[in-house]
Amino acid sequence: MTMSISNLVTPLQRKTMSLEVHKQLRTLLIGGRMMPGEQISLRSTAEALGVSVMPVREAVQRLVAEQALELAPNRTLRVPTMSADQFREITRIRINLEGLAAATAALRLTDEAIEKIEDANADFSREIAKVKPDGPRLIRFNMEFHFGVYHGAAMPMLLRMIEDLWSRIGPILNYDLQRGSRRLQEADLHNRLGIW
Amino acid sequence: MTMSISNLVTPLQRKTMSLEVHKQLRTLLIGGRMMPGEQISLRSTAEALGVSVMPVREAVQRLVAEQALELAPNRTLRVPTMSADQFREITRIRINLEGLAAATAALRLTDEAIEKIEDANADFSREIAKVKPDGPRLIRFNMEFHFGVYHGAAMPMLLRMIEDLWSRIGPILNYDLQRGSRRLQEADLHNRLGIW
DNA sequence: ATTAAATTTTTGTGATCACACTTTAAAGTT
DNA sequence: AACTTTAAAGTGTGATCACAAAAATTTAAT
Repeated sequence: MTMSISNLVTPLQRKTMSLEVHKQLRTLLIGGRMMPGEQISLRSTAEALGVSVMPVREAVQRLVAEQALELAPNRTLRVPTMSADQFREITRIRINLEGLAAATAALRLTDEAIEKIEDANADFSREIAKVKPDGPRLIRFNMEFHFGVYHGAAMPMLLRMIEDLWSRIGPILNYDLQRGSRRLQEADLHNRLGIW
Repeated sequence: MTMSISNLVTPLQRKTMSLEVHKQLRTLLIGGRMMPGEQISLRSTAEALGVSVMPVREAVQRLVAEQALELAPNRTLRVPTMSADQFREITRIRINLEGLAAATAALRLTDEAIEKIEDANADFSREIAKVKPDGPRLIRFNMEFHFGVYHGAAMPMLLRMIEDLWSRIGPILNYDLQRGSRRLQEADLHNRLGIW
């Protein structure tokens, strides 16, 4: 195995306000804190974040590229809505990509990583057993579980693509949950991971 | 089948300079007209396109989100280079996604679409049979062939993801080709499509 | 002729202004 | 009271300026 300096250091990350804004908005979306169809205003969010509109513009532009936000022809910026067909298409893509990630992770997961995943699953099960489970917490534990697995695949580009997909279905899942869906509750599928 | 107004009209597209700039840069990248590692300057490209830096900034921001361009910590903007590992990872992802697209297309392709694909393949074969095949033309015909298939899957989001992947390997393939690679020439695999 | 220091140029980033367009609120009209 | 018209406020988009940091160039020194 070749050992060079590039194996010993981790490259620095660029640090700008745009990136910070992007991260915050993305967290809101992927955590389902924004409703599908909800409108966003550049100036409002800029003011809320205490910056000028410029960083927000760039962050939004990225989110639009990731299809986590939508820029309508009337120049209104909003969280995308999704038809049933579109949701099905995303689901098919997710099955493929997340399947690939899981299969790869199965070959590469370390013991520590497995432990973290089991912890997340335990948190999840405990929360879901409550008489009145907390929606946001459920979503978070579910995320930790899934991405614990996907992270173990050691395929950073794939991970990024899966994250993008989740930021697009995040608002939908949240909307669902607020309407009283039991989608997540039926998922004790998590426990069946690794029984083979 | 439900028939509503939404089946009869196609939604308008927003038309801005940013989008136009993005399209042009993307075409350059996906067509392999920019070298990996090549540096881009906002002001230069803005001047070359006859616009201010603003539209270029937004377009670039989108391309960075698509990972078709890269913004280094030293604030330099360049076409990403790629390690062998990264190329392998992209290839695995491509096999999954393009496989999904092809499989779906196989169920949905119309006769006209099939004809177009065969035409592209014929063009490709003809070009490759020449003593001195034209690189850019080969790349174009290869693209028409592949995306003819993927388009037939009628999965617009998947198509978009595959396009993004291609815009990322475009520069690599071009670099390869200019160094005299015969990668594309060994691919008469195209003819084996649909023999089952 | 080489290296070091100083200067100029060029870079992306953030802020601000102007503009066309849309949406909302108000005023006017029948 | 219901509708139309007008005015106001808010929207994303594009251009321009200011700034710090990096890169390239020039100058100075050994």
